[in-house]
Amino acid sequence: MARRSDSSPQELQERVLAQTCAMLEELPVSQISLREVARRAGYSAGALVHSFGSWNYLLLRVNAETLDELAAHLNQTLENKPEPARALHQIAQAYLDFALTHRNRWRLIFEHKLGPQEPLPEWHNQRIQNLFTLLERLLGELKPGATDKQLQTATRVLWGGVHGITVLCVDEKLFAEPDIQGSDLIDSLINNYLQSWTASQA
Amino acid sequence: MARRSDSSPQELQERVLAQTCAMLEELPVSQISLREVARRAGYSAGALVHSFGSWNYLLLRVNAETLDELAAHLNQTLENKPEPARALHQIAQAYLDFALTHRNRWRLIFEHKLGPQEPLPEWHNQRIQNLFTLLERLLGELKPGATDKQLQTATRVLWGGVHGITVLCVDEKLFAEPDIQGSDLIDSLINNYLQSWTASQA
DNA sequence: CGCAACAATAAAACGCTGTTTAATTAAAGT
DNA sequence: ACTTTAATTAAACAGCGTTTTATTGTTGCG
Repeated sequence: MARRSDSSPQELQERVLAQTCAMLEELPVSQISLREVARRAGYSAGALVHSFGSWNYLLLRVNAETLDELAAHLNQTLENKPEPARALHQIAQAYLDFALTHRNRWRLIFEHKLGPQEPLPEWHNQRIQNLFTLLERLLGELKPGATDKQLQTATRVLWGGVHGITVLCVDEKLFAEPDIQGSDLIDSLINNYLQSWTASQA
Repeated sequence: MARRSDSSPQELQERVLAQTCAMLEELPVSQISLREVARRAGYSAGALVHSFGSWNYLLLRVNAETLDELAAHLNQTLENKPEPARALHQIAQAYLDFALTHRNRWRLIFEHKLGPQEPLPEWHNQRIQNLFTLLERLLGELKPGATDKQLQTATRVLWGGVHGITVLCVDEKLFAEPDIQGSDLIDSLINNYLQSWTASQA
């Protein structure tokens, strides 16, 4: 068969990506296969490979969409221009919130690894860089005298810390009594870390 | 064929687990298959399934071994009885060190998920609990007046934070200039967090 | 308009996977 | 010694991602 009259190539991509995302709202990626996505989207398996390059690259496109949604979700918290410390809290909480709402898609961002022959496209790393830059700017406002190295360090400590706590929440590995919630942990991290960091010399 | 004269059932398990761990020192799980492990260990694929239950459970046993090694590695840092704050630093650095030395096995601990029909054995969660308890004890010594809830919170903030930074290091997602190392981030996290936490009231 | 070139898609083949089943045989129990 | 049990293999199975082959709709050109 050849090009179908009811679908253009980019319609295929849109439908397939939407179908994959929809399935990821209910199932982890380990329980989803290219063939199953193809069946539900109404295409053959080979068509998806032809269009995306491979199942791996298809998943990478899903990750790109998720990262864009995540960035939008985080930026939304900055709309009413909160002061820097408050902004950091809100961004972190939004990060946790997004991860808990879209667990499987969020996990996919970090679990997904390309083969050695498949280079990571530049636009992917760029998306992650952008998140860092946002945080670095906020921390800079919070402590104008800080050196570049101090800013980079603090940014990565906070981002790493928030990320780690979020991982534990998503995987339900907190092993704490139920009145201890991820949001409390994030608040504690940011409050205490910033308290000491902004006070230290320089 | 029946039981082989050159191998008892537990010899099979030992050889297979050792072979799997050995391969994980060089390759990520995604590039290792039950059949390949079986080939290299000199058994049939079915024999491994019969002995371990499934490929998933085999990997779970690998994780158990890794967790034991990790616990031993961490406890080793406490042998000369350092003061609590120093102990926390050393444990965290040992955690990072272990993860970087055995990347694929360490990743497997957190990436591995059992199917819905395969319950997590109790001994597995117990192993993780033990790590928490260790940290909680140290924090308790550091701030004797702290409530249980405060201790649980701080423990999980620190563990989550160290874990998150370690993840970024292992996956090379730090996006920082090369003179910023994971160990520096961990020091910064613990120093600043503890500084403020121990000083806060109660 | 007709026809060649192209590109999108399907269908089938391939080699791999983890698991299941059947058959075989060594060890253990009596 | 004979039965039973259990470990192991080999083969069969269904599913996977990918590759190849074949078909056919679309596009562009004379």
